[in-house]
Amino acid sequence: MTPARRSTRSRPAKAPLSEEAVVAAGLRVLRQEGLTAVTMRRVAAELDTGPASLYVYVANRDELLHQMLDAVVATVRLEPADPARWREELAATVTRVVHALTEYPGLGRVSLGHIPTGPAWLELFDHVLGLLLAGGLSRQNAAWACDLIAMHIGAVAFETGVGAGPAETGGSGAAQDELQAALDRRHENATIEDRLTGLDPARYPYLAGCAAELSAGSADARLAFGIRVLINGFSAAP
Amino acid sequence: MTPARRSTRSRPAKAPLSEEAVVAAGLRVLRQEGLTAVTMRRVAAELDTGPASLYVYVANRDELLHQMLDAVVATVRLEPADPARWREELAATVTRVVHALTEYPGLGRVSLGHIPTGPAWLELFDHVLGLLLAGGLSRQNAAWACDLIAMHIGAVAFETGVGAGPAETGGSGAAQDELQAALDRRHENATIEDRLTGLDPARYPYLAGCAAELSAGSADARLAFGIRVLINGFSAAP
DNA sequence: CGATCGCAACGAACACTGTTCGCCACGAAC
DNA sequence: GTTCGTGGCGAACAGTGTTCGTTGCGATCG
Repeated sequence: MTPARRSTRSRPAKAPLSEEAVVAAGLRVLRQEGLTAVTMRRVAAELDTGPASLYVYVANRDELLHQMLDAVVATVRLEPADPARWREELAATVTRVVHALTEYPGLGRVSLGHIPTGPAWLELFDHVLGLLLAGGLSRQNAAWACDLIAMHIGAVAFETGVGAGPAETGGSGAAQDELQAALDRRHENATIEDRLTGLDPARYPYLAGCAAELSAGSADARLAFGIRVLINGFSAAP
Repeated sequence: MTPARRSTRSRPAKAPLSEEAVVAAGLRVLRQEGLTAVTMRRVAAELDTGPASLYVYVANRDELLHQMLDAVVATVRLEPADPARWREELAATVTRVVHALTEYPGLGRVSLGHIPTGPAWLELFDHVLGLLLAGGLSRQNAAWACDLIAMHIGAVAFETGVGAGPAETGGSGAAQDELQAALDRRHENATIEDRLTGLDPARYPYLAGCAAELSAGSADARLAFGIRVLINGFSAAP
């Protein structure tokens, strides 16, 4: 390579790194080359640097993907809720989110991994929850329905993402790291409840009001709810 | 390590390798150590051999995972359909599948990747389709509902799998391989239609009858259908 | 004005991964 | 008893995420 002399000239106006720059570079790579191409090395190369430099702004690849996910969801416009038209608005919102996600093939999978807790997602959930409550659902049903919608969005985005872009399957990490990751995940799950109960009621009024309901119910109860919704929905189809 | 002498004695009755043995070993590893631990090396070690030996029976890791998935689904018992009780039977079937999948944390993600086409899944879809048709749904609605159920099963299994077992996120493969994989995937998608149209009507009566409907409709139409089902289902909740 | 300090950036390395190539040795056939 | 085919596998390749220790730049202090 050329010597490091005149480095200022060889890299004319290299923008200083930042979390936003890293996330933006990640989204650029994702859109053009698919999720498997979003490696730390590839994103770093996009920023004309080495992989180690990214770790100053992003804890790991997982966090980078979640930041990217939240950035995309943040682009979805949430119109003020009109209680009378809650069905139409809910359908439109979900459609918009799915469309936004499918523009970045593979992001759906990231959202499926664990319930997202970024600010954009919280805002989205709050909006959806408001619409569901406006529709007359009980708080418990609205909370579970919100969960169901989140899952559905992720699943649809995942599936269409596979068709539209490169495929995904790989795994990473060692067995020991994995155990640590599982522990961290549990810890994170624990803080999800805390984060829900500690929400600012001014910013997320509905979410804060349904914090208890959102984390209520066993896995089986939630599963049964989902199945009931689907079957009832089938019967009500035109 | 000890020399290779007396290898017959040090490996008393080493069962000959076979596809079933590989799949079984994979499931053993998956149940005990999670999806990220299901590496070719780990599965090979479980069989007391090297990773290269697996490729005689399995094309690659992806195919191994799908064989494992189908093997698990094959354990789900499908009771003969009673048209009058189609709702209960449908709910029970879906519940059983989800429970079977959640015993192997991470398999849900495999099923989400692309619509599974193993024999056990086909049998399951056929059964579900029969129940939906018995419920009076049109062929088109039944087909899409079947798709929706498949997605829901995968998504639920994925989400609960994350909580129950080790976490998942990694990616693998190079950019060039990826493009090739995407092409292969498209080809595979193409053959899915062919496979559906070429189904044995005696073995999969309902599936064969709805082959056209199963692959009909744009992505947006399917998305709208899913949203409509969910919203109608919410309203019909108790 | 010159020296010093802090910290972002990074080159190199580690421990993994999936997958392939080519050799080796064992069992069967002649 | 010799030869042949084939299944099994050791070693290697090209990647991956992540970390460690150094480097070099910019701002602050004497």
